[in-house]
Amino acid sequence: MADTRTRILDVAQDLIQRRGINGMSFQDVADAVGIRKPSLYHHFKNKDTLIEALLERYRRDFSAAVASVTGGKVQGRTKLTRYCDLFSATLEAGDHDKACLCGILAAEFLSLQQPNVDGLRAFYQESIAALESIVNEGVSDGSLQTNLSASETAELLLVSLEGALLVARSDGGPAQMKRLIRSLVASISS
Amino acid sequence: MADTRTRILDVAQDLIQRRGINGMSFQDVADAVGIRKPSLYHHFKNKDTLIEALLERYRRDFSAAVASVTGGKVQGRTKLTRYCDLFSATLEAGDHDKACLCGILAAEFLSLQQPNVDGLRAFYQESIAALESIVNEGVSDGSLQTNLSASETAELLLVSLEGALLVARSDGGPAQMKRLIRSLVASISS
DNA sequence: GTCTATAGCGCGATAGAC
DNA sequence: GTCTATCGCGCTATAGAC
Repeated sequence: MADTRTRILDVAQDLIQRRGINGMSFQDVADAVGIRKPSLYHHFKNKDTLIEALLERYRRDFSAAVASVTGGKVQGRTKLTRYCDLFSATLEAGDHDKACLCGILAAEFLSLQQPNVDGLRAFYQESIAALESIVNEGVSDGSLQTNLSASETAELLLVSLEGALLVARSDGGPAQMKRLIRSLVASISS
Repeated sequence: MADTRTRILDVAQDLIQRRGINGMSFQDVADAVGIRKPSLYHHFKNKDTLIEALLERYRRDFSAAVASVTGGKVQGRTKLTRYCDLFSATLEAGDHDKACLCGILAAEFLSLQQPNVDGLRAFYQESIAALESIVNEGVSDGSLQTNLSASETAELLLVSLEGALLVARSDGGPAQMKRLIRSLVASISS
């Protein structure tokens, strides 16, 4: 069993990805962890610092996942598909009701404290940078093509994935998400 | 001055597009309208029926705006740009902090009652249908091209616009939104 | 590190007068 | 159609014992 702090983060992240920041309460978290509400304050000063820790961990974990997906010696197009599958995996988990943490935070942007605004923007920048590398590789190896710059393409890919996850969760589910990713990759395939 | 019911809807929509459903309270609405909180219940039975009325009106208004944009005898690509500009206009209004109502509702999907789930899905279906017509026109008149079907392209355009609006509101603002739309239109231009 | 108890507030919603 | 008053609840957060 993981330590209490980690379990709190796990539960809080799950709740926010499903219900949002304003839909998640310390009572919900305490219940799911199996401790009393005031005990949470021993691990995190308040709700905003919990989200801060969550965002840091999320960025770290996501970067590691991206690295493992983009590391091998495969075509750029394959890497892009694997990258996109990180997003669809979120929706396929559990009850198919989880979105990207940062997509949720974007929707609740005006509820965010400054450190979390910065963390959210850093996530976008890191994601776009990773996608830009993938696009560049794909164009070089001939598996991808675009009439835009790599950075414009990367930016467009990220917002498309974020939008796709939110819409698919509300409507067509994992099947729609998979279809959207297929379309997205096909739209820049050579 | 519009009637009270209309003013309540105006204020509630503005608040939800900025703060979300769970970030908007009847107290906020009453304050902005200039009446007392219990007076709201004369016009709407509860919060969920207010959102229901809001969603109905939003779909009607959006359809009218789309019709006025797609009505003329111009190229498909021009119509697509004008359609996309409906989304960027949302971000450009006021303090640049408003997102698409339905993008916000998608993020708070698990807080929605069934009638509002249906209304949200209807918005997506109507939007995708409108985009599909535009894409078909553009392909016919030679101003747009895609290696996907018109319906796949339309679906992809919608989620890209929804994602773009949420990300641009959090990060790059109207300038990023405009750039994303330019990229989006360029990516399927002939 | 976790607990009981509680402060203090804002929420959605209702009763009933005018 | 709007008001005053209020109920009951859930929230974030703190005090202080163990």
